[in-house]
Amino acid sequence: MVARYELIADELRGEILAGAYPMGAQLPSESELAARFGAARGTVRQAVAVLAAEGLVGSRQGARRIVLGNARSQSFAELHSFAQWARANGHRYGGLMINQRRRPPTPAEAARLGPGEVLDVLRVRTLEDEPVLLERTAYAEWIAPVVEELPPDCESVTQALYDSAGVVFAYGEHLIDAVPASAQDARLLGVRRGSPLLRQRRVTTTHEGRPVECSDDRYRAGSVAFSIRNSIGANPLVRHAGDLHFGA
Amino acid sequence: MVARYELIADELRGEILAGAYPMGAQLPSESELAARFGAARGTVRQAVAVLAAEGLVGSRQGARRIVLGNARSQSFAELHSFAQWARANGHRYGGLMINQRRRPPTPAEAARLGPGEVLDVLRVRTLEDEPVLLERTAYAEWIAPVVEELPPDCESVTQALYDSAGVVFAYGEHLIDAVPASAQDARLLGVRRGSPLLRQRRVTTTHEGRPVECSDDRYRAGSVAFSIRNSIGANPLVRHAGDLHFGA
DNA sequence: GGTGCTCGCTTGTTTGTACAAGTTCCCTTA
DNA sequence: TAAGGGAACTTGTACAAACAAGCGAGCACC
Repeated sequence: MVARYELIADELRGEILAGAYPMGAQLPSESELAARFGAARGTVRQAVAVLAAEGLVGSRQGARRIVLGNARSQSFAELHSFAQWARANGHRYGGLMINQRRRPPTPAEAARLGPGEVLDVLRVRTLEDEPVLLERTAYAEWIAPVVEELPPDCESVTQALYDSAGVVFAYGEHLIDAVPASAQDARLLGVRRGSPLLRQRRVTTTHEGRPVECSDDRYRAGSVAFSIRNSIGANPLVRHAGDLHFGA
Repeated sequence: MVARYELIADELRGEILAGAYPMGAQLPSESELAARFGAARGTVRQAVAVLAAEGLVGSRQGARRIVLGNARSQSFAELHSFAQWARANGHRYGGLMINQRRRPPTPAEAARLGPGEVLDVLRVRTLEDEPVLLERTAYAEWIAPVVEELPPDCESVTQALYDSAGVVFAYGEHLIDAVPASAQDARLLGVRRGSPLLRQRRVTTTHEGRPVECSDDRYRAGSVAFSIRNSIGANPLVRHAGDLHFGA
């Protein structure tokens, strides 16, 4: 069952992306939209709130909503899963497990995943047949047996975990910064040691709040960028000073 | 006039941050909260939606809301203004204008700011007396006269533009990636050439959608990290392949 | 003992109404 | 001509009511 406001949001989004409303143009008023879709104003409000959250439109009390952009932003899954992102964007992609072993957690990992042993997995991901991403992931003990059963060239771990164990990634926290390539990074990504890498450290939990994984992903410079749209009303991206947040 | 749902959100946020609800705990139901605050369920819903957007709580249909974290996230202004961010976080900070000149816009800038000349400003920002950030900002022609009047050691450009011209930054788009330091970057930030920098390219507009500036900010590695919390319901951060999005 | 089902609780969606607050534009007035 | 004052319009907030959909616990049954 798809909600009505989602359908309305989809239709409006489609029109915006198709260019029916050029950038800076005004959207019809809520009343007009309500009449057009035969829905209550509250429902239309929810629909445009979706578009505002996506950064497509802006709103101010008293004035009509304006169109801010015409590029679509991706889904949650595409931020957590390299494979789902690459597929949705029409890229050729692959992956290979390099190394996998159980070990005791670091203090930082224990704080996030719990006290048990972690499963440490090192994977290389390719985009257009070029290695672009190095994933160093620590899986919580409860999910480790499932991960160990995956084939080394598993294309989408997220998908595989859902298929075989019903695990859904629902919440995540991400820290993004830049680091120089270590010797191992350099060898596996085919860059010089010390060259810039875009690092994304993340912790992922299920919808019950149970921690699943804790990962350190490093992208080759120039291969990938993160994008965010925000407005004065709400913004989720935050700066942190130094390394004080994630521990060693 | 502060909205009721904001007050309720503030109170609940305060309790969460104070540790009244430990991580993973359940929040009271909407009905209970409605009774407690003497408000309608819809109003309470708006309040908890605020907390959910901040990543503090998660919700699933059928189950009570759970507490996901207990750290506050910052405001929009703190993402756009280095000074406001640094001040809010209790850092010692400063800034110095290195260079400022008018020039014709690049094609990418013309597409974002309009066809007029741009004011190109190069600034160095310091944190705890160390240079950590290099800002290369192109201001749109309509705001250039105001920017030119600012003192070279202006601490907060955002604040100054608001005070002297009433300009409010309301919407922004940001692209984050990693680049090697150029010769100029290296000299001004005191790092080796080619060492990793965290780059944030952004376009900012007023609440009417009028573009104000277009900037290329480079942070020294290790000095600053960006953080984001997201959930399966909504996430604003997106990956982009290569440099295809911002132009040269 | 374990499996499956039902029932109550909780969140999600939708409609309707009313008023508050801010914007835009026109029209009056000095 | 320029400043000021509305009036109409539009978004924001709040309340009330009803039903849909998902979750979890407890119960009955095998």
